[in-house]
Amino acid sequence: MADVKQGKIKSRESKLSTTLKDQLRCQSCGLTPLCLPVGMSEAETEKLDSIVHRNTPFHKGDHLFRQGDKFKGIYVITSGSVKSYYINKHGEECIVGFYLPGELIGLDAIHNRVYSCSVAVLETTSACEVPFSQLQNLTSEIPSLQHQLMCLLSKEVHNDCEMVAILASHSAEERLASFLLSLSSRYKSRSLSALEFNLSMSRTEIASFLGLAVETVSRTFSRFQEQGLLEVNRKQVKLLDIEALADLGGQYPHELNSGIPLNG
Amino acid sequence: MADVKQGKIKSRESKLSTTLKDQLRCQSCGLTPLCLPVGMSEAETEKLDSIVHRNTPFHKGDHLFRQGDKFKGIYVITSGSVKSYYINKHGEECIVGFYLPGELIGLDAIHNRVYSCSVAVLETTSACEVPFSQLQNLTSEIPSLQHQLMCLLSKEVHNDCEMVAILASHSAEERLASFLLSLSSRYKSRSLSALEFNLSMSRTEIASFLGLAVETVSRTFSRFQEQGLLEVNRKQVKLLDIEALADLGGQYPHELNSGIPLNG
DNA sequence: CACCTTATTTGACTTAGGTCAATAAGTATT
DNA sequence: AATACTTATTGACCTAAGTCAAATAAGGTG
Repeated sequence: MADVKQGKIKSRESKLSTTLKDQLRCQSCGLTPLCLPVGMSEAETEKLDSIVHRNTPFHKGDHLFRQGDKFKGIYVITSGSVKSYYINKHGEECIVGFYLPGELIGLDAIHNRVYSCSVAVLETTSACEVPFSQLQNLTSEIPSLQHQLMCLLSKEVHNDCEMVAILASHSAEERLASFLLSLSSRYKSRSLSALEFNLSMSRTEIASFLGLAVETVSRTFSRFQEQGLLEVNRKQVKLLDIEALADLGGQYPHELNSGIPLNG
Repeated sequence: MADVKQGKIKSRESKLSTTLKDQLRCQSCGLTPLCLPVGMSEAETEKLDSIVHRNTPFHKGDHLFRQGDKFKGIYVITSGSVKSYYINKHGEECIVGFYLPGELIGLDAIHNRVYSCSVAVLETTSACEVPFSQLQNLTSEIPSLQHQLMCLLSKEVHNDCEMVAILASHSAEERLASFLLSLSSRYKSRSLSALEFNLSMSRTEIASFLGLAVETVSRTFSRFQEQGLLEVNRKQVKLLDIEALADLGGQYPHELNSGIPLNG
């Protein structure tokens, strides 16, 4: 629904109506508690807001950037979702991550100033672009911005470790269960339903991410449904037995962190 | 040999001889180009040095910290190596990473102030402990410290993405080849031999990390040896055909970064 | 609406890698 | 040095998941 509304924005940033533009400022953004402005004053948030670029929404298949591109800045998804992937030497697409609203993209490119993956949008998606050099200038002025950026980097490291743990824990059921639970908890922390959501990625994309064959993903979905763990119809998923799914997948011990405010 | 020398240090920090103590300062540490002081002046490095704790060397099986412990600070290995792991609900040890000299540990704990994994040393190991609150104070004073910390966090994100890619690329050969190449390039950037090194971890630990069975790791080593790709005898490894190993394992496109100075 | 294309599901068969078991090679202990 | 203990290797067998192929379901298009 948000997409429909945003679909009307066909023109560039400068042509946006002032009311819409107001909705798109950091100060009034619903994602603020997950994003960079955590802990910042009104005035500081305004400063941050002033360096952010908000482009026309991207459409399915559009790219935020491509692997090898010079690093310009980080992106924050505000609506929609994207995949991060690279092409291996066999020409296959390997998906390294999916990003939802409030999540930062491009953090891995800070240290060598080159994006190491391509990022393509999975559905109509809006994103804020934060030019890194300007962001860095601001961090020296605004200590809580520096702190929050570090926290978000740390959280990303944490998530990636979690993913390593999931992928190393062999079975297809464990992987898919963990994947669904991860999505669920991420939706939840965005005040969306933790139990019922739409997958924006295809089975093939899930398979690539989890290191499985498409058919295995499909079969595992079916098996979960037979077992009454969930209902699935194409992209629509309804989790029926979170407990059982957690028993399958939740191996990594960091339920520790979920729910704890980032700025502790 | 380094271990033997350090083995003599039986007393606490305060009792170290002044010459030894000098060798252990950031200003004279050989790992500086990989570590936090990158880009810092002599005076700034001295400030950093003054907050660093250097404990008696740890011995095999000792822990730097355990999962669930309150986050105190980050550690930098100066010699030896460690594993980071957690215990899953079946009571099995799941290894999430290995760390070599110059690598930072505990970065994933910044955001929620709790270590999410345990870290145990694999051989006699020295590490610097950098208390985080003090480090944070210093970052506001020293811009290049802030920058380098961010770069190291970013690099960690990058490495973890790489690991996700490796684990998702199914085959045992690909995984082991990638693992060996990763070690090789890390040794290389520490001015150690990229072709001949000792594994400080057991086959079981490699298996856990790569999401394989021990037997598979062992068999894959044997197969690589039969194919003339390497020579292996227990912990000793000599890579004979890096090219061929890279063909097997090197799927992720970030040879981009290796060799590029961190502060670019 | 009929047609085409693409995504998903399901079945049949194959295989990489897991499991179990035995052996061998180191390590540590007395 | 003899013992027990641990770690690594190798073989035999089995199973989870991959591959190939076909059927079904959605979506998109003229």
